[in-house]
Amino acid sequence: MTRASDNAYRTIRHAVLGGELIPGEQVTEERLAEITGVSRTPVREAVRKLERELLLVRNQSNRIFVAEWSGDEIDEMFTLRQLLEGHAAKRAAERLTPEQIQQLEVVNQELHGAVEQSPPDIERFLDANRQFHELITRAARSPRLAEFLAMLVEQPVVLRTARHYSLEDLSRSAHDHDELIAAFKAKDPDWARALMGGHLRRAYHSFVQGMGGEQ
Amino acid sequence: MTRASDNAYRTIRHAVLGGELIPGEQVTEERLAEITGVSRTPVREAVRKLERELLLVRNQSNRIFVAEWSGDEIDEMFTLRQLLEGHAAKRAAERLTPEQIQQLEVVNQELHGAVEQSPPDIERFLDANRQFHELITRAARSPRLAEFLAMLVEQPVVLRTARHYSLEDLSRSAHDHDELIAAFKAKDPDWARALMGGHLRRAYHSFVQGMGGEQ
DNA sequence: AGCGCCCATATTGTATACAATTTGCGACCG
DNA sequence: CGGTCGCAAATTGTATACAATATGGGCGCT
Repeated sequence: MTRASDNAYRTIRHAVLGGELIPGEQVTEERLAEITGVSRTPVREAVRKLERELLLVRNQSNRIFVAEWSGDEIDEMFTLRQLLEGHAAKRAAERLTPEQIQQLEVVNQELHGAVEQSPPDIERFLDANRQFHELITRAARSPRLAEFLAMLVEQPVVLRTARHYSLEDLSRSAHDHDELIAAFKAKDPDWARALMGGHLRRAYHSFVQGMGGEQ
Repeated sequence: MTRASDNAYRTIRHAVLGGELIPGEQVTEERLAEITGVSRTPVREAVRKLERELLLVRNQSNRIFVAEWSGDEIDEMFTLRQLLEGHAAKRAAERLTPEQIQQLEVVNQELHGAVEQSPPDIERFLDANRQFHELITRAARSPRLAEFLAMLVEQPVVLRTARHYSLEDLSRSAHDHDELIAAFKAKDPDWARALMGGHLRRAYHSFVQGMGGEQ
């Protein structure tokens, strides 16, 4: 994707994730063109991409709206992610090189650092966490799987609520990652998959709890 | 999607599946515009959609080509489909209404009919088969899952080679469907998932065999 | 007052012209 | 003869004007 449409994509995405565009709100191509500073043509490309990622949706007559997420949809998203990322962990366990495992350790050091400082640095945590999962996805060497996961992770609900994670949630996450690395070193695909499944499933429950009445 | 870009999408898709556009060949937007009889603007939308379905791909400088499928990619596709459609079957087993089960039986009658006539009617078989799997996907009530599966099934390789299925392959498929219906009637999610997994895995092997040296 | 029809307006879809980028060829130099 | 530099052609990207379509509200009819 090229400069204008790529910028538009990033700007709109940022606006949705940052809450400047609120769920349920209608957004016209023209308004998005104003926000992004490019013409409607690249905006349309960006919108199509964001539709694919389910940040934007269309009504029956093709008008564009910021997506709203129901509890069921969040559940569905976590379930699919568990299924697919568990599969990714399994494949990664069969394919990770020693260098890649070392990269995981480095990233996980960073994640531990973010959790253990006081107060914990959520942004730093999220960044390290993302890198960790991306490394695993890449190591799985399955482009379509990677694409599907890209559509599932870093969705707005996840990002908006990560800030509610408790210190214990963060510590558990860091510990899960330690265990995952152990499974990778042991080259045990089933162990890796089981750990990843549990890791994501717990994340889901922390998430639901953290949300409380919000949204 | 609206008329022009939708027509373009269907026309290009048809050309790729029908072999008029051959794998590896470069296609320019302009040429596609000629073929489809619309301007480049809707062609671009259609191309983006076909990229998403992996029928078209771009090189590093955004030129468009008809996708080629390697053995590894076909394997990957079947594996993901097994994972996701197994999950769909499990969910369907928990949710199918008696009416929906009856619909499955009707469609499967049709499929049996296509297999047992002489010679077997492949088109009729494929159509009934598609309907059968779609009913299950719909019954799973998971829109994202349905979307992912839509990206995986009916890919060109599958369509092009279904014609090579042997009579035995077809009979096995029909029989698998019978068993799936039994699992649904028993409301046994694990059974349904296991059957669907085996069904698709065997389809993969029939497929690899049927291909032989082709492609 | 309620209902439905119709038109003004808002919004998305398409065509076309032009801009930016990439490619491939050919001339020029070592 | 080989390479590399640059320019023309091919291709994709963007802006803009116009076309098609959907929506909502007002007006008249009953």
